[in-house]
Amino acid sequence: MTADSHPTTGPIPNHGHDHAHCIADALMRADALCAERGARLTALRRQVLELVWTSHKPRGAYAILEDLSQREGKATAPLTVYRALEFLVEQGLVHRLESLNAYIGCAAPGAVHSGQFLVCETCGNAAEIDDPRIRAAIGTIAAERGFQVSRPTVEVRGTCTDCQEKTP
Amino acid sequence: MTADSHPTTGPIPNHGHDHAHCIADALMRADALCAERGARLTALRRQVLELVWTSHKPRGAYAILEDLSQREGKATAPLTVYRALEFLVEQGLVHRLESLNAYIGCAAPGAVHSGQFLVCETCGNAAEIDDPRIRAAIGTIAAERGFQVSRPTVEVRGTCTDCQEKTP
DNA sequence: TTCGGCGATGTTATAAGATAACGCCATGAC
DNA sequence: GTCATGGCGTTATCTTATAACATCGCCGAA
Ligand SMILES: [Zn+2]
Ligand SMILES: [Zn+2]
Ligand SMILES: [Zn+2]
Ligand SMILES: [Zn+2]
Repeated sequence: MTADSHPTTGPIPNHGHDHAHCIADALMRADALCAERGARLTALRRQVLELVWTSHKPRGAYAILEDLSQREGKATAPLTVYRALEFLVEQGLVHRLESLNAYIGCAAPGAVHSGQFLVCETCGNAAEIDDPRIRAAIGTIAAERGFQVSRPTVEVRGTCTDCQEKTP
Repeated sequence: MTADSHPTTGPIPNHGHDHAHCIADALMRADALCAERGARLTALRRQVLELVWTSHKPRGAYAILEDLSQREGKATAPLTVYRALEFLVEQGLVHRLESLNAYIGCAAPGAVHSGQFLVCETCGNAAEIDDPRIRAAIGTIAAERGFQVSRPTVEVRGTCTDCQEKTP
């Protein structure tokens, strides 16, 4: 069993953590999941996934595009990145943050979860959470109103602990 | 209560309701609130608010822009609409739906609420809710993690009752 | 009343995010 | 090998949003 470097129950990762491990771990899990599902994690898609994992800040498609172009040494079209992102989102390896038009690596791919985020407006980091109380509350009110949920979006913007300490 | 009645208490207003009343009511409340606050609900801003209230479907800024241009009989710049929307959002008269890049009139301006929505992916209607359980759950987990909430976003996409009946 | 300040609006240009349409090519089944 | 599928490249275009700067008009102070 892999060490839980980034528990989904933890706070926003601090600057001191071993991020190379995050990346390696994410890629490894992606390989395993896609192999298991018969999904094709091509070199390009894997590359884009790695670039999404550049940090724990949500990244815009065009930021990823720039990095990709630089790595490849040639200009890449936006569509290339968008198609890769679409695949990664479908596979649950990446989430799209609606309120930021940006993408972030999933903290727990493969597991059932609904995609809830705490987004710090100061440092830009986003922590994925999967709070059963929020999930339950949404399920309850939806049921009460006869609303059939397909995709719940919870993006809580605010200030993380670190940034509160720095700017009191 | 008959099986095919259309309850006005449903999650999303049905097609038969008196929408002119919705609009008039929204404008009246906006007038009152802005007067109370000393905020300037100018003719332009009031016009944009009215256009946001065209229906209970979230509307894009450029759709509003088109309507506005048509009403004025002359082309209007996007910024004009965006500035009006910015004002209306600040005043809590309009909400922005992040997952749709669209705007919708607030159902309860003036009252404290966090902006939660049930969005039907079939008919496009959106119902504003303010479920205390969801609010509480978000508050709880934020407190547990030392995260200071400034703007919670909850947008639940799915299928409303009407659309479920039409397409079983 | 007139003046000055400030917020609202107009104008033009551009940034940022996303998709459409078409075709080539690699992969893998048969 | 042949063929079908799906991934990827290319070009163009669309939608959404903001920047920078000029002007207008309301309102209070002199
Ligand atoms: Zn990390
Ligand atoms: Zn932070
Ligand atoms: Zn109505
Ligand atoms: Zn519906």
